[in-house]
Amino acid sequence: MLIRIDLQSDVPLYLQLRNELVLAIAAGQLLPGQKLPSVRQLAGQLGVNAMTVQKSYNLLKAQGFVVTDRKRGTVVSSTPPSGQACCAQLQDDLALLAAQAGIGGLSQREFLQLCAQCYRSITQKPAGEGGDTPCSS
Amino acid sequence: MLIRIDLQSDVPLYLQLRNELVLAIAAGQLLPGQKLPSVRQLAGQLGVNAMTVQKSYNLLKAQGFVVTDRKRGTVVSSTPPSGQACCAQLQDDLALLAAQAGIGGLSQREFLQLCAQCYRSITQKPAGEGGDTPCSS
Amino acid sequence: MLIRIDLQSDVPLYLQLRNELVLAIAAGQLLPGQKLPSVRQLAGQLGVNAMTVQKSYNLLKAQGFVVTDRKRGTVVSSTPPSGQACCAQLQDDLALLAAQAGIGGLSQREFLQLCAQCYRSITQKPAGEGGDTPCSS
Amino acid sequence: MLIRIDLQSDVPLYLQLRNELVLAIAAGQLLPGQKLPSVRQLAGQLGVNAMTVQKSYNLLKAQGFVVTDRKRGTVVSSTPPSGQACCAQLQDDLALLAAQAGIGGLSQREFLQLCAQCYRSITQKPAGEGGDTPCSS
DNA sequence: GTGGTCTAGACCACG
DNA sequence: GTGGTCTAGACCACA
Repeated sequence: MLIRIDLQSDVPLYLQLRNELVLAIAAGQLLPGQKLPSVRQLAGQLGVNAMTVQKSYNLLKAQGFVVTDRKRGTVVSSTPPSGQACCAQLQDDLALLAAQAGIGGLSQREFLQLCAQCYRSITQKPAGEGGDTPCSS
Repeated sequence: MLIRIDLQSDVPLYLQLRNELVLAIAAGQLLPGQKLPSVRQLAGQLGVNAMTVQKSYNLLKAQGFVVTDRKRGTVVSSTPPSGQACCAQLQDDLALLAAQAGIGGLSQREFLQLCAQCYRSITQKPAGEGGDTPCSS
Repeated sequence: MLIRIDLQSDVPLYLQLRNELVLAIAAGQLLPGQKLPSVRQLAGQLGVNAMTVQKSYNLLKAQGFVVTDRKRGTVVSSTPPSGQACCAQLQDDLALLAAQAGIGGLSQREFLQLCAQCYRSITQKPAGEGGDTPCSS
Repeated sequence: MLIRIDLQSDVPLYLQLRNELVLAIAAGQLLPGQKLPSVRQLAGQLGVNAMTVQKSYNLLKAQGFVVTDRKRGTVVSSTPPSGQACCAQLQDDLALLAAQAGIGGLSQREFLQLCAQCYRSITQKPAGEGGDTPCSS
């Protein structure tokens, strides 16, 4: 599992890490029930502080993406947060992106193509990067 | 123009304001060339610090949504940032949302329905809220 | 005797086990003088480490709920810790729960109903779960 | 507002602090909408690390007892977590206490007296400690 | 001045 | 070896 974080980004490290892990779960690189790397292990691998990684794990736990099993450590939840439940939040975020796309001149059709492409690229990315040519509208 | 900010949100006020303004522009409530309220006026109306509003305006300017006209103050840009240009950022954000939707059990079809709904609700929201029943998959 | 532990709880396993055993004693499922299962047996049955069970037994012994009999192993104490003695601790714990109930809008009457219900459900639970409808205030 | 923490206790500092604050809210020493001391201020006053205090605040926030207002800092929530909602958890905790009381020889009547006393002492403690003689059954 | 983030290192509880 | 707790001190974002 390859995780990249950008020390220069204005997005907090723990959030970057959280996002990367969400992507990994969605991509099937981390299957339900599968164990995540230990806090220390991942911290060492990424060169960040253990507490930063722990904060990411805590956030993922609070959001229902992972659970901490007392015997096995942190594992991917088998009962992920329902998309229906998060719908309101999802909609607000999507609305903002749609607005920016609309201002940028993207028609609804183009925007939906982009959305479809993103959905596909997420759920079907086993490992390798690249391949698709985004924004080839 | 109705702008709502939530003092208890985890999103910074200046970002909330920036987002609301982007939505207003996309909705056509603020047309290209149209003048935004003055910093002080908006600050007073919203009950926030003028520096906060200023920061939002600066961000919008840096992102190309508005321009500063010597005579008229801050006006909506007539040459908005191209959706193509922002594509990379847009894609990353969309990917994360798509991932969460996927984990939440939403199929691509359901996700796209949600996206379409958001796009429509943005560009066709002149004023009134409500009407649609989101997440009625 | 049915003991359930939750590997995903934030309560340590040994404490969960201790609590379950206390409940079993209160319910009369384990009578004074009666022998508890051996550490290894219970560990095997629950699928936890023997040291974890041992820790629970040690805790129960330290708290006076059980005693170690040279011949028979661990047995339920015939001289249980007096409610009077534990009163201070009991009160502190109750106070915290009462506080949360009060903040949550429960009147004293409702809170006492809940307490009564809990007391009854404990001492009268021979085996089967369910039946009562809690919080039907 | 007087807050005492015990460095020798096996209860984590952040939890002790959280509990003390819950008691203070229930006692009306902290009214809805009222501002809590700043993280640094309280940390300095208690002689603990700021992150420890912050952890308490975050926990209280996650549990709905307080909210962080972007203009005013951390304030007591005006929409506290419903006692009904937390009922299941409350019941489990109460059941364990009831069990210990039962084992200790307290009758239901005595237990309820204790509960009533705790409820009263919480909601009616303006400042001074002492006065009641607990366990005077 | 507020809370939020991050670090480096330590100790402990748990299993 | 795991996650959880705590510290002392630093820097930044926010208002």
